[in-house]
Amino acid sequence: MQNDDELNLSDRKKQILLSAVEEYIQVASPITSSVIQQKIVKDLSTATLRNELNALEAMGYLKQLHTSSGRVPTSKGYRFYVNQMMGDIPLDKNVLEEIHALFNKRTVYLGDMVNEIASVISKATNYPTVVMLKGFDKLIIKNIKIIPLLTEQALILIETNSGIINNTMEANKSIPQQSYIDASNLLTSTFKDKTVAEMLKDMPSHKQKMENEVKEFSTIFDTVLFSLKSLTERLSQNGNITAKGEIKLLSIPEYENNPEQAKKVISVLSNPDEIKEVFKDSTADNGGDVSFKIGKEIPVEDLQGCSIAKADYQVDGESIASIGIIGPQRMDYAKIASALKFVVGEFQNLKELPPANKKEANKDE
Amino acid sequence: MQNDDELNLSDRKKQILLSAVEEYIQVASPITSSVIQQKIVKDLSTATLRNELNALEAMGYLKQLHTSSGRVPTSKGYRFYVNQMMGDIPLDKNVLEEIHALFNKRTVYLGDMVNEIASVISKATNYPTVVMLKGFDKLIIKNIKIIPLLTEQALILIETNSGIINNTMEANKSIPQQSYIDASNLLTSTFKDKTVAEMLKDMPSHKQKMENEVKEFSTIFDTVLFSLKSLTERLSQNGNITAKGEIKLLSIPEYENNPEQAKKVISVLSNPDEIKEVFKDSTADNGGDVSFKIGKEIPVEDLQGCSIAKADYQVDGESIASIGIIGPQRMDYAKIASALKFVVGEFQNLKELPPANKKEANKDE
DNA sequence: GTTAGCAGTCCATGAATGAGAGTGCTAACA
DNA sequence: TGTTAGCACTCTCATTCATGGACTGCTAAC
Repeated sequence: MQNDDELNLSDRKKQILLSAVEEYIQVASPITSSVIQQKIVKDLSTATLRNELNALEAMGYLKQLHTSSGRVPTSKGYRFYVNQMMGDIPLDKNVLEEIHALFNKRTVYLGDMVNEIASVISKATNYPTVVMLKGFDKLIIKNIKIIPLLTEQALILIETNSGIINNTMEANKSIPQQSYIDASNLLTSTFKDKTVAEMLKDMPSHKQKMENEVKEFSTIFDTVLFSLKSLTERLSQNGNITAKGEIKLLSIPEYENNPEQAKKVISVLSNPDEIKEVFKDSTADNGGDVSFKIGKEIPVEDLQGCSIAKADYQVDGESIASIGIIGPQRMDYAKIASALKFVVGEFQNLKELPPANKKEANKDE
Repeated sequence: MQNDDELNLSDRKKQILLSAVEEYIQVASPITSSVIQQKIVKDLSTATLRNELNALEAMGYLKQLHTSSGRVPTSKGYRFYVNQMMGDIPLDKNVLEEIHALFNKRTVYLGDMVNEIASVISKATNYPTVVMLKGFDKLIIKNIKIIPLLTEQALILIETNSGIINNTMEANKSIPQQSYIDASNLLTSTFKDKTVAEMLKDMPSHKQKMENEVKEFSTIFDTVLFSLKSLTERLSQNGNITAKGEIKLLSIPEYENNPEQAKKVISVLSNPDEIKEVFKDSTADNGGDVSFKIGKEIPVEDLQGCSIAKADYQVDGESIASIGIIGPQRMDYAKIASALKFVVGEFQNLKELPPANKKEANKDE
């Protein structure tokens, strides 16, 4: 149906509509016929433009806030703009470098990275940003270490193809260090190149065999399993979800004098379950990696004045992490799309790069 | 001078003043003579109370927003209230348990803990909360481990008397694992029971001796030192400062219809340098562990309508971490004081408890 | 020292007004 | 048929003004 409409649009109407949306995104105040004449279609009179605008309104791409106001895009208008918009806006070079540096610190804990990515993107786009580690248990195990601590606890450290996962577990002081080393090696050799999820699933069936190989493995086994289960539950169920930059909403014209509305949005952002609801299953438009939900397309009442953008980092068709941005419908779609694409690209590099980073080391000499 | 005034206050004036402040903290609207009569001093007429209020205003404890409004406390009025206020309000039991549980996970990384503490306190008090890890390098080293990873990096893990510090470092693959183990042991035996700061200071002078004991120590030494230096710089200079719950300001009457003001406060909170400025050197009032700066006592213009509370976690007279709460002058001082005291108490336990925690383990059976 | 009573002050609310900005429509023009 | 000038109309926004209500300050009496 969208195609039908688009076919009906004359080139002139398309031009007017697209530039009107673009202009509105920049200036945030309703677009009038005279603005269009001054900035865009200089060789037509305002009266003619009014006729065109009237037609576009009748088709549902634009609307007036009141009889004598200029026009603002409808959800349909934004959607048309997003579908047509091809050119990405290159990001600021400093921002690109900051993101790149972030991904270059490959040993970083996944939890930290989620925080940092959200911060950086929020800073780059000036919108609240959400990062969700969802299918992190689909990451591929490369190495497992159990490190006993001075307290009656130990650290489980799992190196994956995409960062480090860690958690603590109970550790009985009476078990000799060597048993932990043996257990680590056994776990590594058994589950290397499997996913965390597979490891959790398969561990019980390996129990008997493993117990024969490592002394005291039975005790270690139970605590490892318990610790990993609680970790994956914590991360997967409630999701490891971070929102950053909620406060930026307050500086956006739409919310500046409307703290009520801002509070509604922020309260959605402070509830992981709602975030999940908002960002679940969206399909990428435009053939790209970035999908948008615009206005009424969002399945949550309080957010229907907003738009959201989302990009997924996928491994073997499985989404490991999602990055979402939320803002007013009048958001800078082009800029956001290019920011998200860049970050997803960095994720991809992370996965594909050989595990060892050379250089960078001797820069302190 | 405060004492002079306090001596001049009749018991009745004291009672009126204290209850007026308390009432205002609860209801957030100016206190009138009739409110006082209805709720507090039932056996006096409003006219008499007006005389008393007038006197209190002349002494600078109360002020009117305009001629015919009720009265609100001045900074001096709040200060009097805080100095007199002895009774702490017990916190909600669930909150106590949540904080306690947080401290019980003793292996938690300090960085995470800062985040979590800020979140919990902000939730408990309903005010924005700041946690600053300042003199973390004064923590006492108990154990050092260097753990080589699959990438050309290694993890430095330092167990202290109060949590774990970790950072990554470059690691040369050509160095055998055993060298890292030896280096770890050497570092531990050399610096055990010293502070991180002392370790950094003394390392260079130990270099020669250490190089003799462990093969390839020279290379390891440099990267360890470099890594720790950059970690302490990151944590100490800019401070490891987290603010949480800034958004709660929007639900406080003082800011509800005044997003401008809220934005000013929030912008201070998003700047670590300003946070440090705001929370530096305050001395605890009231003989307790919690200090308040009230209104004009705050050395930052944009915050003079606010009050801040601060508590320090000290080790040997050295402040390791500070926890700060910011809110309107009309904040719930009693509740905040007891929240902060509780958290500092938990910090103290952390330090004093024997290193091994028993039990808690078998609750999954 | 306490109180009743009254005048005075200030805020908050809502109505009335006018200027300004844009549009829709009609009629004329190319 | 598409374009344009011109005018009437609509709606917002800011300002002004009047009214009611909530308190206080003060005075005079107890």
